[in-house]
Amino acid sequence: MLPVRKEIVTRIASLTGLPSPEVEASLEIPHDPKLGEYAFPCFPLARRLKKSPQAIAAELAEHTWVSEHLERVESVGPYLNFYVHRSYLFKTLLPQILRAGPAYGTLAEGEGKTVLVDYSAPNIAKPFSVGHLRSTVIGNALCRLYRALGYKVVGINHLGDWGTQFGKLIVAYRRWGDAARLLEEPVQYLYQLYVRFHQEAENEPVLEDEARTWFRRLEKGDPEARELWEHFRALSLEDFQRLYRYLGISFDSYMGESDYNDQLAGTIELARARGLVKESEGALVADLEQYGIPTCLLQKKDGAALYITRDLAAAIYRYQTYSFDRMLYVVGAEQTLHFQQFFKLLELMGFSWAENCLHVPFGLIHFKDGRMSTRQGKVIFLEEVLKRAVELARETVEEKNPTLPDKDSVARAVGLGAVIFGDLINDRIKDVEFDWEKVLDFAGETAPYIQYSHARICSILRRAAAAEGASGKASGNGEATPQELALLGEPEEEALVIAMAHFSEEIVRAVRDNRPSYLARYLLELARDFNKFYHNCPVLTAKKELREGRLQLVAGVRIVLRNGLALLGIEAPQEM
RNA sequence: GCACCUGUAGCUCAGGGGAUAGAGCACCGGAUUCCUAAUCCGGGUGCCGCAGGUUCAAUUCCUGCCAGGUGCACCA
Repeated sequence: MLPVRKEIVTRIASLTGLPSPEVEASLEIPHDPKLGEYAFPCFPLARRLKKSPQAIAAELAEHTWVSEHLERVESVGPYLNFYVHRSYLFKTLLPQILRAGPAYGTLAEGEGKTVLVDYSAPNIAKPFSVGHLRSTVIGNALCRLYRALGYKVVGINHLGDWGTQFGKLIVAYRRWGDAARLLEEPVQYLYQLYVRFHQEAENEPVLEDEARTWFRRLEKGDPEARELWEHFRALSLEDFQRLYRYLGISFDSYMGESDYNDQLAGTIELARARGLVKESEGALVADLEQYGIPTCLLQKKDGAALYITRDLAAAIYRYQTYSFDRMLYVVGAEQTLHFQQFFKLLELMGFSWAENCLHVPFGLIHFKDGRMSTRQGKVIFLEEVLKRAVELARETVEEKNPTLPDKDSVARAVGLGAVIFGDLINDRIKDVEFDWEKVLDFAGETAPYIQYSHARICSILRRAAAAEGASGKASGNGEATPQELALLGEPEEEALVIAMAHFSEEIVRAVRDNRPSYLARYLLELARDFNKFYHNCPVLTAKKELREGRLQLVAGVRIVLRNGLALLGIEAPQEM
């Protein structure tokens, strides 16, 4: 409903003399539909005009507001409430939604701008746990949301394919490794070796030294170390890509930590040239105390670079390559300090674009009795979660809809949807307690609830099309006439068209705060509105003219639900 | 010790400085000769952690305190 919103903002600004952005910021959507579709609180004007907000609202309401969009404007106490023409919503906007189809909700406000999204970034040789799911799912949703606003988006998977853990893996593999088992399930097996290393290292501390030695050999290009590393990396990457394909996620770049090895020395020189580097206990550090940030380590005393140096090198490379307007790092909140140090260093190194780099943090996933730990083997593997969710969905489909064709792909969409949505529904900053019952719940505030609403609409439209033949409107031939649309007006119908009208505003809001949860909540509400409509307003058995109108209405809802779920990386099956 | 995040219904959580603080789960009851009951309807709850402050207005912003989580030099 952006044209309406703009019209209201412009009018209020010119009538009151308030700057548009200020009006825009205070314009709200009332909680009660009786109070209109938009509301403007007049309190801020009271002091300036030396009148009561009630009087100001009353005066503003006297102006001529009626337009193509606005039916009436009323003052209720200190508020100015805006009522959008029902005929505009039903007869103009609804057909627009149907014509736009998959494009409905998209905008062009990001046209010409490039956004980089760094997300997922699993560690080679460490299996995907439910902890990695958050970055992956949030990052993927953000990519899609930015694209919907017209931004050019580059999704980057900054693979954790370098670091001392490879020394450990090499040691473990040389001691206890089995080539055949490695080929069978690479990531799982490497992970077992990794856990075993930490167990054995408790009694045999020499292992740690050995691991450091092997990592140093790897860094120097030792052929044996190099060969093992490449082997581990290639096998793991294949494993990950299988998982991404399953989730329907793809990246524009897989450049990982190891790809910046030859730029690390230069990066440190760049920092040194700015006087940011000093030696301390044999290591290289950057002192940021004067900015209220703890000193950070750039290079270990053994000469090995640390990940902040890799991040610096990668950021510089990325700016040279993409000249991005914004770069997001979808990384856990426990790394907040790292990003403070990292961004401050970029700024001090003279890169003005550092201010366009943003850490998008999210909370930890933990168990009732404490946090997950890769080293201790206290994790839940994502594959297991997905498998169980899809299995349960499969059983549910079998029970509820035994004649459904292609049950497997429906079960996959529903099971994965439940897991993905469960991760996006809440504010990302909050910690999450992992709970099987909740993950495997398909009722209430879940993706299956939304998918079910969508499937019901599909079912209505399918039956309508079958009843009227292939030339009918429900088959996509022609639109309902204005006369037919004019019959819409039940409260349930109004709620739907109003909710649909707000779709792109929600996308804008989600992008503004990098919070996909806004969109997830919105879709839940739309689905709830639809289910109410479904129970109170029969479509197929309604009189012909009303039926045509309602068919168009639910076709619109279908578009918004489907487009919205797609933005979250969730499929909407036709039946379930 | 210092820094950051979180504290709202029994539980999990929404809540854009503004109108009467809302959902889901759980619990109880009801709805299917009718478009998929993965649905809908009804039933009831709140010192919005505590104390100050800013403001015409604070669950929302600021400060302090309390509780939980996370981080703070050779992991990422």
